[in-house]
Amino acid sequence: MAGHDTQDRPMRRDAVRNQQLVIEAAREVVSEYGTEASMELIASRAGVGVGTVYRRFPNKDALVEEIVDLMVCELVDEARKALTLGDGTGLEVFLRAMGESMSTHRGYAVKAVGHSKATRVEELRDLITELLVQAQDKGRIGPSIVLGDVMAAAWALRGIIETAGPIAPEAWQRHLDIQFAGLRAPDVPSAHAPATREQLTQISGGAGRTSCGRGA
Amino acid sequence: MAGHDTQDRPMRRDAVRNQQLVIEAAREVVSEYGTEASMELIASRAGVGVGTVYRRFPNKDALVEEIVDLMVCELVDEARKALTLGDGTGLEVFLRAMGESMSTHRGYAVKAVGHSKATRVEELRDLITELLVQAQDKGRIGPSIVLGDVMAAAWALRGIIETAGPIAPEAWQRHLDIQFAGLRAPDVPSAHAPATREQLTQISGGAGRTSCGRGA
DNA sequence: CTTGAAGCGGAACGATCATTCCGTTAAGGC
DNA sequence: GCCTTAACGGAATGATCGTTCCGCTTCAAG
Repeated sequence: MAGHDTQDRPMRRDAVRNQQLVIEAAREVVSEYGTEASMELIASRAGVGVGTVYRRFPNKDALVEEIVDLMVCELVDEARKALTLGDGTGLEVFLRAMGESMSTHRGYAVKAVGHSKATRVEELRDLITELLVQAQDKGRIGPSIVLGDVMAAAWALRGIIETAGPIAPEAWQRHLDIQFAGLRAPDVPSAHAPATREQLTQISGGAGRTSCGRGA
Repeated sequence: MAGHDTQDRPMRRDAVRNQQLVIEAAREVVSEYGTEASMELIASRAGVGVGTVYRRFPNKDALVEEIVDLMVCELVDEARKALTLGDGTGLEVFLRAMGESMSTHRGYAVKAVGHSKATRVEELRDLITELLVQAQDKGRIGPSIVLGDVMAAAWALRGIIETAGPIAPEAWQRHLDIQFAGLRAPDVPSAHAPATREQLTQISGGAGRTSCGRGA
């Protein structure tokens, strides 16, 4: 993805730099205005022409998928890091990191959390499952909680962040405090079914491969 | 709004019927496809031409505001009804009703819950406040919970419903079960601030007037 | 330094809407 | 039944935006 195109010949140096500028501009602009921000705006933010954007990305969807993928990769990193805590607080730490990330990338958080076809969501799901198991082992999360509940909490955060956004920037944190009080309870009687694994897969894909580009 | 236009002369019977058809079509179509559904689609669903839509609504925004307003009115009714329960369960009953409504009107729930300029949101806020006070009086909700927390719970529901939608239709109910477990706790330690009244007003307007058209 | 090709900018194209306009239709008061 | 006029349908208009195209520019291999 970085430095080489489809062929063996390395990309020209200016092309590499421009591609980076485009990706950064897209993150900024789409975070702020959502995926409906125009390609023109993204290009001008990057200081290049639209043609340059289309040289690296076949269309807008591909560009958006690229930045969604970056975001999910960062979340995967956070999840891995949280897992090493080992004391059962990892799940909470991760969810807070996810909230921060969704706040920063508000305009397209929906793509990462929801209907994204991005590769790698499955990897993230597995990591979250591990975090959940760890938290339950340490008694920090009730035994009746399942992955679907944690995902629902994440979707909930998006709803709050999208709505309250920068106006009440702590609202999602507080919601999470209260939610965790419920999640900790040894048994929450519920007549309602959480999302199953199959449903989670349906909601946010789980097909592709490739690994997150390591590094900063 | 119904039967009369700006002038004294009553609307023609076919015009009244068509306006109703347009509103119903808009609710259906926008619920399903979101506010980006085209006017053509709404018009054809209603069985009329676009021109007819524009005779009653100056533009698309006005039409959307109309259906948002209908939704909020229904929520106001639900809140009033819940308040008469008097046993402190009203808040929970209301939030479930709100979830159902947002599920039905998924495509524009965001307008009702969030950045809507719809009149009447303030009335709804007042009713929710009453429901909260009542629930706290009866000991069903912890004393440290404020209106901002309830609103955040509503925004959270929207996030879940938009994401999981019809795929995991019970997910939001279960989230609410868990959330209520947290809300019931006598004290949830939180270092984070809930949304204040001012912030709530900023988030979802609160200026206009007029009353909900009574009746079915 | 030369030169071939990758890269670049941005005008042009085509599709998709929201909105307007106008010739035609049909309520409903008399 | 007649006639005025509100109401209707849908083609036309104009704006926006994704995408393509092409003549010019600039890198970098030799």
